[in-house]
Amino acid sequence: MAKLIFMGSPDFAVPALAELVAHGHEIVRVYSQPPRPAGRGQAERKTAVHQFADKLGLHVETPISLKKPQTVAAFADLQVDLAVVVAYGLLLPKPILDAPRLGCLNLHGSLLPRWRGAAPIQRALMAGDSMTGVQAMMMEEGLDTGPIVLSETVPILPDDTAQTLHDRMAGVGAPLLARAVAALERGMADPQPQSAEGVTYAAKIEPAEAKIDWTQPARIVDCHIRGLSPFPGAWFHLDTDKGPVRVKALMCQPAHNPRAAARAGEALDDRLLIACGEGAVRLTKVQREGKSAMAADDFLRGNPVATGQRLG
RNA sequence: CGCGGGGUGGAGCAGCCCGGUAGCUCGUCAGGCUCAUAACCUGAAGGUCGUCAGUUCAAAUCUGGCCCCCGCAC
Repeated sequence: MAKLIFMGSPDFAVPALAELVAHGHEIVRVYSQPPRPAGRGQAERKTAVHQFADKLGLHVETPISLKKPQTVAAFADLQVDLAVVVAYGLLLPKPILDAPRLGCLNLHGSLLPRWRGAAPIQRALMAGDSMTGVQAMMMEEGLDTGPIVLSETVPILPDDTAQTLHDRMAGVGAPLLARAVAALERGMADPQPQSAEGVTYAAKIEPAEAKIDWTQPARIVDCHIRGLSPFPGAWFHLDTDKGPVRVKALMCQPAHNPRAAARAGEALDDRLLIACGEGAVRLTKVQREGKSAMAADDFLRGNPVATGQRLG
C-alpha cells in the first residue's frame, strides 16, 4: 500500500478518492480548493472533495497557492510515495511535482492530447465527439502534457449530457486510477509520451457562450444543449404575457425540419420543435428561471408555445 | 444580511394588485362511442391553497416570522 497525497476539488474527484481509500492506501493529506462564498446566499462552501474527506476524517489542506516556500516544505515533509491529482484547480509548480518519491499522477477526462485543460468532458460533447476517455498521466510542468500511464476509452452516446457522461467517466476513472497507482508502486508502469498531433484545448465554459444560437445547424445546437446540461445550461429567451423569461434547454433530440423556409428559432409545432439554421431540434426537457427542471410536456401545460412563435 | 422568481387535488399552471362559491390543461377511475386508438363524449374521485401567528364578520388573496424549491451573480 502506498503513502499518498490526494489533491482534488469537485464531484468528479470524489469517486477517485473513495477508490484509493477502499484499496487501503494511506492518504496522509488531502489538498483541495479553499472554501469560498458560493451559491445562493453567498455562504462559504467547502468543495465536494473537502466535505468527503471530512467524513472520512482525513486531514485537509486548502492553500491559496502552492508557490510559497513554506507550503512546498510542508508538502515535501509528508514524504509520500505519490501525489494523486484529480481536478484540483491549481497548477503544480516544479518543486511540488518533484517532491513525492514517484512524482505526481493525474486523472484526466479525455483522450490526450485532445482536450487538454479545464472542461474536457463538456468540450468533447459540444464538439460532437463520438468517443472520449479517461487517462492516468504523470504530471509535468505543462498543462496536461505528461506521459500516459493508463487509458480507457468511453463511448459518447447520442443522448449523453455533460451530467451523464461526467458520472460515467468518474466511475470509469476511479478504478483506472487505482490500477495506475498500483503499477507505479510496483515499478511496472510504462508511461507513454502523448502524441504531438491532435492537440486541442478545452477552455473553461464561459456563461456568455451558453446562449443558444438557433442559426447553427441542428447537429451543433443539439451538441451545445447536451454539452452544457445541466450546468451552466444552454438557454434562450421565451416571450410570455409577463415579458421575456430565460429558459434552459436541458435535453433535446435532433429532428427534421418539415418547413425549410422557417426562420431559425421558430416553433414548428406546439411541442417545442424548433427550427435551426439547418434541420430542427425538439426540446424534451427544459427549465424556466425560478422553476425546477421539467419534461417538455409538463412545461407546455403551463407555458404554451404556439406554432410560429420565435425563440430568442 | 449579494440580486431575483416560486411553493394552489397526482403533474404543470391561473386566481393574489381591487379579501366573500377552488378555475384551466393533463393524469387517474367509471361509463359511452368506435373495427380500433395516446382520438372523441359523459360522469366521478381527489385540495386544512408550504407552515405558524396577526388583521377582519370573512383570508389562496392583506401583514409579520419560519421552512422548502429554483434562476442570476459567485
